[in-house]
Amino acid sequence: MNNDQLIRITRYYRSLNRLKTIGLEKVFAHNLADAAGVSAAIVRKDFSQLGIHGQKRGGYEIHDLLVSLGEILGKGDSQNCIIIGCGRIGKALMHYNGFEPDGIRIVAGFDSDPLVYSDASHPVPIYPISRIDEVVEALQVTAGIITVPEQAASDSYERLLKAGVMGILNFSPITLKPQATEDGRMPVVHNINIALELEQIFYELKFPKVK
Amino acid sequence: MNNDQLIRITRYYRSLNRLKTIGLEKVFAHNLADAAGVSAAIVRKDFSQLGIHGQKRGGYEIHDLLVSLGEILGKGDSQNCIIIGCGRIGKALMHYNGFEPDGIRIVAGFDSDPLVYSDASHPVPIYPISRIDEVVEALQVTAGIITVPEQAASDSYERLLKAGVMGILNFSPITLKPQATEDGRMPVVHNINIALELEQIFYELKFPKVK
DNA sequence: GAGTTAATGTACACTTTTTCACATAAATAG
DNA sequence: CTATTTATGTGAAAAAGTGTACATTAACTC
Repeated sequence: MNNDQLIRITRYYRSLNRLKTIGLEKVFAHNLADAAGVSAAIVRKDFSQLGIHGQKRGGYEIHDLLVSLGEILGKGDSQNCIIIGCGRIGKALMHYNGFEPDGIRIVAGFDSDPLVYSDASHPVPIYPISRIDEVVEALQVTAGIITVPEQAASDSYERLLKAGVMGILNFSPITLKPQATEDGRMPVVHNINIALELEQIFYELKFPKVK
Repeated sequence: MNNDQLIRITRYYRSLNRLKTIGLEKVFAHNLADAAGVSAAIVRKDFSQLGIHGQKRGGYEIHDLLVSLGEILGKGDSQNCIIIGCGRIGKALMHYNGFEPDGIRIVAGFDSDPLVYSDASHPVPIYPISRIDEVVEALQVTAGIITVPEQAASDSYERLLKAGVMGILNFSPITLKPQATEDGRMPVVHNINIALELEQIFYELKFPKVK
């Protein structure tokens, strides 16, 4: 499966959940395409490639789709996540309640500052970064979110990999690159650079696409 | 200029700034490719298309590149930004100091809660959402960051457009779609969905690319 | 139950993006 | 000064992705 397709599938999944809560039971490729911001042809092609079949003229059963896509996306597996760097952004993410519907759980935070990790007034326990290995093992952590300052990003990244956390969501302005670990595993890294996003927006405003 | 290329250019710009602070003066397409995570051929092709020329065997002058790319990216223009929704994430972004090096300024926040907007202990003033039009005009705001709960996202979006803010960075889980305004202008919308990013990471971990 | 309509499924054409390959120019070495 | 090395610049090929068109099937209509 390619990357763009994966993005689309997570979008479909999300949109389908919305449609379901509204009370719909069936959906047409065209509707889903609108909701996910793609063309209807691509929706059909995606499903076709994934072995998902609808009913001619009847569209697709939302429930079936959610099950199929859910399996593909690995719903039901443990999706435990830790936060490295409990500054403002890290704490904000800890309190964020948009993860649960997707089965993602923030199970712990880490910080280098004793004042932070000895403070118990957080939704999840915060540990000193030195304890990362044991916590990762004990809580079956599979992904980590990096919300540390720029200069600490590489170190956090290495510690995560060393602790066996192969999924990384990086909010620091450094672009972290996936590199195979000693045991040959390849981490999955997504970099979100907020300043960069804004820059792109300003550019696109300045030079609108004429299309 | 296409979208992927724009992303690459902002990456080049950022990487070049780093290389410059290290003390380098020249850079080869190959180095920059590594730093930006693309292939060397694509770096050369990008520059070629942008009319940027290096020296055969000598690579590219970092300073010249930064000037050229800076012009393309519109550095030097006012890049004033407001934050809609001053919850934890909104406040965290207000305190974020990674915008300044890029010339981006957060100039105001907006919230619907009187307890929030009457509190003066923030780095920038916070106004009730009803005052958005006047503030946008007075402060020459060109972009807005949406950090409100899901149910308020569409409303925030519409208010921004109505106030004339055509650049939108949306952190709410709703995917906002650009739609031409009454006066025919097309907004630029970037959606960042954190849960979705994590989901993709979990998927990629589960089914590693074999390549 | 024949005709019409509505939606899927997919082959094919088209477009965009990336890589390859190599000509070109500059610097260095002998 | 000639040969060699190194990196740019770019046309052509390859690959990837998208859209179009239409055959196919199912439901509805009369």
